[in-house]
Amino acid sequence: MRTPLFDLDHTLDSGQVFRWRREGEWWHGVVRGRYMRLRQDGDRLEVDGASEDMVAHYFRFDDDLEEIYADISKDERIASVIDRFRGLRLIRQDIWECSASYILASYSNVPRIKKMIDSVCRTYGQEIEEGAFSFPTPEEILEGEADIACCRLGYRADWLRGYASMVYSGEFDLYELATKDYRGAVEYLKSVKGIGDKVADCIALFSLDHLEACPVDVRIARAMRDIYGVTGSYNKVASYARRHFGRFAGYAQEYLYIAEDPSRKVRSCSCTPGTRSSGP
DNA sequence: AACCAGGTCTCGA
DNA sequence: TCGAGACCTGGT
Repeated sequence: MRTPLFDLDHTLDSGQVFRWRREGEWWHGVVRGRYMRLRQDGDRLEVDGASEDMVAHYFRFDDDLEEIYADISKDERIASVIDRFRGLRLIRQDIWECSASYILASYSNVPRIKKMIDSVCRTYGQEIEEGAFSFPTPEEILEGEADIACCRLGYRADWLRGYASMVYSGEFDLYELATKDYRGAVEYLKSVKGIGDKVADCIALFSLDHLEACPVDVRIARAMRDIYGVTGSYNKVASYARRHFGRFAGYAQEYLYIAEDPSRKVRSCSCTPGTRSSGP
């Protein structure tokens, strides 16, 4: 299919989704229980295992990226980051998978998050293709309670089971969640053990279409301090970012996040002599 | 080998 | 309402 402005590598490598892996030029993943493969060549996207409509919805091709860039380019710094990662799009994730995944993501790092989620899928999900598992439903997680230890989730295991139980019983209603506005959704989400300000913002942004949500993790906090001189409590920094970047603040956040990736970070003048602190 | 990570919880002021 | 500590585990 032909795509609007889009960069598949930047999008799948930006740390918003955890279940894609690259093999050669193909990306492999499971979305809403379907195994799919993707390959990009210029503005052509080769899709295997899903309809074009589904792909367009998933990658938010309905977002006008140029309009969003124009809107969030409030200063030179963000403009240059956008320029570096042009085509990166937010992804429209499934609400249950996204929320459960970000509960596991707390106080960890992307490689480990991927492993935890992979092992949860292997332990509780269905094998839909050889080696490819679906993300388990709340019921599937509750059924195999005894196996949780082998997923190495640490203290997040109780949060995940508790959340699965709330969703399964109907105490927490994902359909009701989807009808709420940004503030209401965040407030509702925070009633779940394991979901605080940051995870609630991730869920709002990545699965509830609240593009003004601006999750502030360590990287974003660092960027906001270094670039804008903003520090302090979560809500102080996040609300500053929402005011500064406007209604698409979540997009600005994702570009700053990928730019702060330590493995991509351009090293500034480490070759300058005389600054090493070699021992006596 | 320390330090750190897509933070949250609890508790005390 | 806010700040301080504790916290499973594994990556770097």
